[in-house]
Amino acid sequence: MADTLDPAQMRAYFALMEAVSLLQYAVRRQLQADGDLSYVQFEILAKLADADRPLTMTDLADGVVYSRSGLTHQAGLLENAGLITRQTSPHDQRATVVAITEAGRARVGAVLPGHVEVVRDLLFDSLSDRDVRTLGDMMSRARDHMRARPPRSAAPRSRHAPP
Amino acid sequence: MADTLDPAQMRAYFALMEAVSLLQYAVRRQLQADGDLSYVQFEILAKLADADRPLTMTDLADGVVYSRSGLTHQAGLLENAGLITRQTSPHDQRATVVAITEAGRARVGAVLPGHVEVVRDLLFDSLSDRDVRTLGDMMSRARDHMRARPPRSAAPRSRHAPP
DNA sequence: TATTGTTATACTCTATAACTATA
DNA sequence: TATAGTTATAGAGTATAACAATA
Repeated sequence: MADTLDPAQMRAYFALMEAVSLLQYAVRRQLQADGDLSYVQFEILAKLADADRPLTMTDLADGVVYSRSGLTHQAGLLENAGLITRQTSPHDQRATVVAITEAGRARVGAVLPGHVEVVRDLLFDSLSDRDVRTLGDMMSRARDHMRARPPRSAAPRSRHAPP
Repeated sequence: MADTLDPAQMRAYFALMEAVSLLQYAVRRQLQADGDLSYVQFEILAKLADADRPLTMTDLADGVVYSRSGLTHQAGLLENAGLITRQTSPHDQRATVVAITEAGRARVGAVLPGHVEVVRDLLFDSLSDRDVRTLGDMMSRARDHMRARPPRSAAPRSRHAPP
């Protein structure tokens, strides 16, 4: 178990991190400029629009990296902006049901063209169709692998649950 | 110039963003836990260690996404921690020369094994050698493309910044 | 005038922990 | 007891703009 990456791995790792950082930077600027949305807020709205039915906070948390309180905070901002609504679920009084409003859909619609344009211009412009399929395959695999493997990486101290 | 992405592109885009977000999250936690470093701080130290000679702030800014003031701030933190030194350049009185200290090298050394382990476990575990080469090629190309093509939002990130 | 870098400031994001309430 | 979610708080990161100094 060597504690280094081989040159090809180093190259791939740093290129990946740098390319995605640049992409994230551009995407964040576009979302902010065109729709006054952070990327997380866009993710929440896009998820609700895509699901096409109300989701609980827990549903939303799945697929988002952030903490629960962070999600609550962002949802609060979106609610104040009139882009989503939150209500206590009738079926489980503990749960909160989140729905996208018409204004929320409109906001997504307003932001999407510019978003797509940025992604196409910055990322896909330099990739062939074959590259795109390959990239999709690899990243889907990697994502599933990471999701299946909770990052105990950060806590080498205890394999046991926190206090 | 349709204002949508085709399904394969959508899949690749979202998988990429999600996978890298998960990776970034894990990497940040590891750097914080093992070395009390943010990712940017690690990048700065790694760059200095790799260059093996002092660099100016501008040198450091190249290849980093952040703003100048952000870089100054992070450099200040690293200097306070005794991991780098900053001095006015003898050749150009405007420039600041940044050098890594022994403590800085030690910190990188302390953090690197865990860092590499996280990246290998999370990312490369699910990729073949061939995948790694392909990924490196694609991301290097994409990175160069993005660097050559600043976002449409007219980002004055370079040194030639109009008002 | 252009470039290098810092400061001052303000704002956003995120995490931790404590808390309420339902199940 | 465990789960869903919120609140309170506190810290870190980042950007913008104004600034000083040098080229």
